[in-house]
Amino acid sequence: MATDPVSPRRSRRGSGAVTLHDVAKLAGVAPITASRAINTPEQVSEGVRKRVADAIGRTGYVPNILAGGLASARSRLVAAVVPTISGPVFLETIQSLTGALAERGYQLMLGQSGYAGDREDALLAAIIGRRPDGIVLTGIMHSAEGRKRLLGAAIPVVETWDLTPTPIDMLVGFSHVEVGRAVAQFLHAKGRRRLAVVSGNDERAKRRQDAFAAAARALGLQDVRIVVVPAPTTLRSGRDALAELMRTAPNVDAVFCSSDLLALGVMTEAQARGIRTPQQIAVVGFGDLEFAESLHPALTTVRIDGTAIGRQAARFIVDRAEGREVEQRVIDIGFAVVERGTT
Amino acid sequence: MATDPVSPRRSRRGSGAVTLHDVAKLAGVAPITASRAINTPEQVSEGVRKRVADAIGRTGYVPNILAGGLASARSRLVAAVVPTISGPVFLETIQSLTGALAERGYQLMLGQSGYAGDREDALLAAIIGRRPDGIVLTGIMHSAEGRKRLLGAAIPVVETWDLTPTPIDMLVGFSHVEVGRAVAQFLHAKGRRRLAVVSGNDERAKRRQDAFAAAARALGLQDVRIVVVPAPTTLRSGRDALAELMRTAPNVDAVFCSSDLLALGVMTEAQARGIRTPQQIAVVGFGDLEFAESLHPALTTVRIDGTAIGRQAARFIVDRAEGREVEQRVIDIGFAVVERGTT
DNA sequence: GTGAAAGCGCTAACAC
DNA sequence: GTGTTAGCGCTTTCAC
Repeated sequence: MATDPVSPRRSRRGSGAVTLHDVAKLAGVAPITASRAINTPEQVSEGVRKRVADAIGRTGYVPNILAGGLASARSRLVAAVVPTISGPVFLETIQSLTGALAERGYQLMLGQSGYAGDREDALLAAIIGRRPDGIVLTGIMHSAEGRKRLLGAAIPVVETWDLTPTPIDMLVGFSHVEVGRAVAQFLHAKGRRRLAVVSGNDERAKRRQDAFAAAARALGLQDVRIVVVPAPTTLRSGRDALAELMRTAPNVDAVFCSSDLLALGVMTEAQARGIRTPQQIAVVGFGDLEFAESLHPALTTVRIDGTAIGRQAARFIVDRAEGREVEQRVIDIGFAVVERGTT
Repeated sequence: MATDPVSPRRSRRGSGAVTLHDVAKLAGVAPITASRAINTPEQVSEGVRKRVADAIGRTGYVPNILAGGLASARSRLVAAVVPTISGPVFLETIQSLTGALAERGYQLMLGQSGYAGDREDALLAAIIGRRPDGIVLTGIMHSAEGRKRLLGAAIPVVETWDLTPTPIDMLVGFSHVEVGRAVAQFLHAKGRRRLAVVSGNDERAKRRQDAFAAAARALGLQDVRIVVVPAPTTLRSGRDALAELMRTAPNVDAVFCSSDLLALGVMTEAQARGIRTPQQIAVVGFGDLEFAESLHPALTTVRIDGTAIGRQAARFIVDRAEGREVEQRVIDIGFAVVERGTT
């Protein structure tokens, strides 16, 4: 049973998987016709459609999207970049993004840049190399170098969770400055006069914190106490931060935290020390994670509609990938201060 | 400046991006030599290496990994499937998986199956269509149909967070039965006699719960009270569950929760009702999320090393993708009952 | 409505 | 060490 000595060498052997070619042969049509039966069924006759469907069923054919993407210059892949997946803040966005893309036949590729942003360039190269149909940047500060590469790659980009004056391309976000200001005014209106901030060490949180402090000053309040903790924020750092505040400024009567987890930490530490919330100290979080409204007392926080951000980002990218022009490239999704028991 | 009427039609025009071809021409070598200079630099001469690097720098060339993948039948893409990204349990695994893969030049593609598992088949088709070099299944119960497709696709598969007697391929997990048993014994040893379980409605949690109940019976304890809540579990459902327990079995003295979030809910409700933890009721969680040890009192829970699971899954897949044989295909990562303040 | 030819950008296989 | 050739599996372009 030696191999046929006459046949020319098969210089490459395929992966062995069923290809469109096999399906077409089985259905008795040309490959391109089988392709049309799958992708644009309205272009082929009833009979062909049936035979191709039948052949697919019998062979278990699964189209090779890589090959299709190479031929059509559309990968149906969208990249999302987050600082870290463990920070629960962006989860809602990622989840809705994944879902909205999957509905339309796109898949999500996940990249973590780290808060430090050192791996960012390597990550960007890995992403661009896959020629995704779009890139969603989430809570990340990109370098000038990164911006240039992104622009050069001509891939649709959606920046999220922020409102920058000079977006790379498209943007779905909200104003961190407005958030800081709104919370300061809210606490002032509630009669709080000695404000503090506990903030993760990241760029956006810092902007909220600065706007918060500035607004407090404008309202005639004494200087806002500021405690900065490392990003990503944790319950532990919230506890530590309140402990520090109690040492350095025991008379503060309200704390604005840069995440709900941090707020939970502050509440936990307060409880452990017998400090009553909201009577002695008011707490405001940021994010409105699922647990916020179920805490005891329920947490006053800033609600960001992460699901809407993800959904809109998906729409932006799919529209562009499918050749539809996006008229409104910047969307301010807004935010809401949700008043609950801790204030 | 009309186009040359003699030249044959360029039947397709490329994406316009810089290709390996352009780099090779600029460096004065053949494309394959440029390819080698990039991928296996030890195979080319110093001079070529330099000229190619230079040409890349000047053109801003980014290799098209899709094309490379098609040619080499290696996509350098790994798919991960989770029920939902919002359930914090698997985050640690996903994070370490993403990181470990990125280090080795692989990218992660994320798919959400939903706890219902209805979208699972469509998701599987979308994944297989991209010919990933591996698939990591995380906390998901796949259908017989799904198993068949996975087997048929001949893609390395790592199942995680469980120990099944009949793995599809490779596996990194632990025994949920052992966990349930260990926690029951632990609580019994602590002197607790009236046990309850609050469990998310998913297959693995159910196995822990059943083993817990069986072990309690074996220890001569009265029947374990069981409250089942919908998956994914939330703080809210934990609160509701304790409320229900207090109605139906006010004398329980220990609750084993199927997630730390659920445990936090139980603790919150207990606090709201003035029930003291651990004096009146002991609480045990599952997962050992970051916040567990910082709660007040600190939460006794079951620690699963999600980072190790992700790291090992990455190693499994990269080994297989690079042709190394994996000798030990099933790894029991174990677990630990971490005793803290709530018991 | 269907098909033939060409090629997307890269690498495996085989020379030299 | 370097190059030639032939494809990977699909879709675009053009023709019938």
